[in-house]
Amino acid sequence: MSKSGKPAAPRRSTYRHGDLQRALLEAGVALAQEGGPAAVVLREATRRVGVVPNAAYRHFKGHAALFEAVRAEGLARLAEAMQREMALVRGADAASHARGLLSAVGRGYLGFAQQETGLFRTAFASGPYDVGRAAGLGGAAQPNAIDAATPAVPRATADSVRANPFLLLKSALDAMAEAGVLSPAQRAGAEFLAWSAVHGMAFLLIEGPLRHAGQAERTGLAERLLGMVDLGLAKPA
Amino acid sequence: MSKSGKPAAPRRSTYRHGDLQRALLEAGVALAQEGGPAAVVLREATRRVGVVPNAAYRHFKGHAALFEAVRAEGLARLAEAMQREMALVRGADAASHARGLLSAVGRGYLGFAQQETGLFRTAFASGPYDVGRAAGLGGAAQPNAIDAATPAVPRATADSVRANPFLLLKSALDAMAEAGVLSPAQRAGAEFLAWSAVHGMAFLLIEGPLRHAGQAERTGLAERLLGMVDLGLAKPA
DNA sequence: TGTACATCAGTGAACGCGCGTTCACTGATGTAC
DNA sequence: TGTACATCAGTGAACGCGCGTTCACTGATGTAC
Repeated sequence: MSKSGKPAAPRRSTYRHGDLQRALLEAGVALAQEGGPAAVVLREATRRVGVVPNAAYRHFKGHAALFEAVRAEGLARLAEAMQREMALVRGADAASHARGLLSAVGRGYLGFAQQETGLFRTAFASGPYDVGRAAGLGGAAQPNAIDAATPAVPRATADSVRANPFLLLKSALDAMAEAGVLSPAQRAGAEFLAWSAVHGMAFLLIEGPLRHAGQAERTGLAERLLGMVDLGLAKPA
Repeated sequence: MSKSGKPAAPRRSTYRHGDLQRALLEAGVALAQEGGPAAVVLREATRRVGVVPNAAYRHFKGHAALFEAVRAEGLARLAEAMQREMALVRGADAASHARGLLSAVGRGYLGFAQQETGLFRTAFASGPYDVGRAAGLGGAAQPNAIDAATPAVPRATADSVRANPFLLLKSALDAMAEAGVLSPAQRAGAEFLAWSAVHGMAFLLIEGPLRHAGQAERTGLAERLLGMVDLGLAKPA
């Protein structure tokens, strides 16, 4: 990973950086994109930003806090990819629209996993970085982080509230239930069934036996998987 | 991670160890069971066996070789868990028996993931295995879990040929096709659909939002997932 | 408008850590005679 | 049966590595007067 012997660091003209916190986060995201969770290295992030390693401690409590921020960013971008697919859905009636939404959720998830593999893997990484796992998904509060949870890193762009992948999945299933596609019993816990199928295929595509598959095979299998979920969820109880 | 200050190492009475290779592999497996892939540390394995670190190099080319041996062992044990479930299947006719086999494959997979979490995670680990070793040390191509199924370290025990999880899955699907449950078109690539669903649920159960779920909820969702696959695979083309 | 001053973001130097890996060695073991 | 010897599994010591993290500092910036 970019073994900057010495000169790589871009020099600042000003003493103060301006927005080091954001710059470090973006460097961390870039590292995650390039090399996955293990590549999110505090020292390397500061190196890229052109700052001394301990400067990071003015903005993050430590490596874990930086890592959490990167993960949150990855999760938010995943949600955005899902929303983009959901916006494309057209349905003749409420039922088919709702079913289209669920497929769109899965399509967005799988597309992001393939186009942003490193960030995707970081978002769902486990291991030493176990603290505050799946903060936006499981509902567990994340400790740590000098700069708290929600307002930690404000978006430069307009939307201050970013979407949550799990909630998008839930909304699609709720629409299906509302349209009568799923009975209440079928609706209950369905997020875990749908999520399982899609997440597992992401794994197969990224690091499993499908990692060398061609584009046609990938999309073909993905659509079949989404079909399997669509059909299998409405299984006659 | 067992920080043996000094005295923990069990002393040998003999100069030669006897079967250091096997002992190191078993220590590696124990480490994987306790702490997942990142815990498979060459020095710690030698420490546990009571041998000096570089002694490992008589039996393994390096850390990566030891890690691969541990992964192969994990994969073999996963296959054994699947076989145990498959042996329990009884079916009125060929079709229901074949469908039972597929569910058994999934059940064995999910059971192993939950009972042998560390080993399971190690078997399917990707990327740089250790955060400490980080991204910079990459270099060599990363072997894959499934197609590296040929054991680098031969079994000392009787059964020299151990089962392969992927082949067990295929055999169940083949039985379904033979029994007419799946059309040839439905059979093609079905292993990836079934595997996706089951692997994804393993993730949810291990490190995802279901990691704190109770036993009843776990088995309930697992069975619903297997039902979804059973129904969804035979989707009318 | 100019000046004194407090703030605190970034610096410079240094740690300890455990890791994987290398080298030259040594001495228990099995084998050849 | 005893003895010489080659083998090679395990030793002992040492590396360099990059990491996260700490400490005391410094000097550009914004503010109060």
